[in-house]
Amino acid sequence: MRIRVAECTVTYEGRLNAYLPEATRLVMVKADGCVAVHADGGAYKPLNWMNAPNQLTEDGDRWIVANSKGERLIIEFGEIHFETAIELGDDPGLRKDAVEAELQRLLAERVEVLGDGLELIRREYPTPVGPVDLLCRDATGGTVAVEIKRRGEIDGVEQLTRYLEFLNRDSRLAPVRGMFVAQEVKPQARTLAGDRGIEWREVDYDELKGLDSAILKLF
Amino acid sequence: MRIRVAECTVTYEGRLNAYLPEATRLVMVKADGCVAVHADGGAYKPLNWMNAPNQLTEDGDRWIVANSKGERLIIEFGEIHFETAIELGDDPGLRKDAVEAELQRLLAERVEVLGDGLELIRREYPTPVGPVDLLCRDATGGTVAVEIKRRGEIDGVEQLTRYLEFLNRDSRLAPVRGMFVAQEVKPQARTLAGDRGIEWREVDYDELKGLDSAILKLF
DNA sequence: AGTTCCATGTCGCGG
DNA sequence: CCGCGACGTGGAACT
Repeated sequence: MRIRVAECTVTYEGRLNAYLPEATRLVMVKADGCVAVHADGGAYKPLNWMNAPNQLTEDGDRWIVANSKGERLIIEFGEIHFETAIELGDDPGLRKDAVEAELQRLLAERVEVLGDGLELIRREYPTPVGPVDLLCRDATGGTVAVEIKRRGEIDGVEQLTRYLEFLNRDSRLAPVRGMFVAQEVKPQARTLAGDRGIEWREVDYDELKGLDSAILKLF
Repeated sequence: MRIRVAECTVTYEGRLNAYLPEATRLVMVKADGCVAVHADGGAYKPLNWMNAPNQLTEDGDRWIVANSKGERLIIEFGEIHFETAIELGDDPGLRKDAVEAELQRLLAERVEVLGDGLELIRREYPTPVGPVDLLCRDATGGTVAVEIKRRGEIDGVEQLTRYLEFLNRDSRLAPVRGMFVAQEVKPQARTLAGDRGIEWREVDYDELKGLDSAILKLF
């Protein structure tokens, strides 16, 4: 990564035309070639930028960043206050535990919304191919494996199928039926689940959250 | 603006939960308090961030950035490779040219539509508080500062007023009168302009464009 | 590659 | 403060 703090004007010609009058700004060039011009405020979004892939041409105190779509970013530098270049290396990347984990928590506390008389055995019940989100017992004493997704797609059904295969080898649990739960279950996933004898169900996140906070207020 | 390049892990708890394993990253703190954690790739978007307004608490090698909505960003630093802080000052801001710049270009080529005998001195005439869209000379030798907006609102009049204040200190130009030009000048802006002795005028973009292409066809 | 949908979207306007 | 729409939306997943 290369960083330069300098007086500059910037012209962008592309999807629109834009111009930045002379001022002190930070120009960041990342290893992938993308260029961003930052002011000292205004959230994380740069004033102007050019995403990778692009071609950066340095012509004295003028940089021209162009891409194949004909967009151009032209930076004209005045006084340079500071400059450095540092190798950061690869980033392991962001791990998001978004709504899915929260959904799981909410449902674990209220498994009865998934079916009358359902009781939680445990969350993240381990199998050789990964943990099942929720393992429950139903009113008839049968076992229910619940897979929870934010958006229910085909691979989620496949995942649950693999869990069921292993869980059903355990004589203390078998027969285990599956339940596929998501905010939205896509048509293909519905079909596949039906075909595999797996029940699917859509849940409303906000409604569950409301239930949750209503309970919190009561006690 | 403060910049730190360092080993760090980052945790975000808010609209979702997210975690960044240890790696070398750039942490940028802008004058308005917003914090952004950048990797050396992935376009201009940071891996993690917290917008202003927020509260940054430094506790040794741990920074906690919290806002009033209960979102938290926790950065734990390891080795610090580099750090600096630089004052960038205010930014005049981006001038977008979807319509406004096109209007400016069209009017610059036909300033006489703004007044008989008007002649362009130059576009983007610089002042200490930003560039004036058009600086012109009128039939009597007086100077006219033109501010062009797509939609003429009160802040545009304020802007032009600031320009006039500085331009009138220049004895080679003074007295400079102002002209506020837009496709539509809002009532409040009309009133304020009148009060400040600033002439306002509405122009028809399509008509100007028609004039422009008509001229192009003639020659 | 084109298309559709999500996002800690961000940002600006209008009420 | 909140809803609504535009964005150089960017980015991922799917056809």
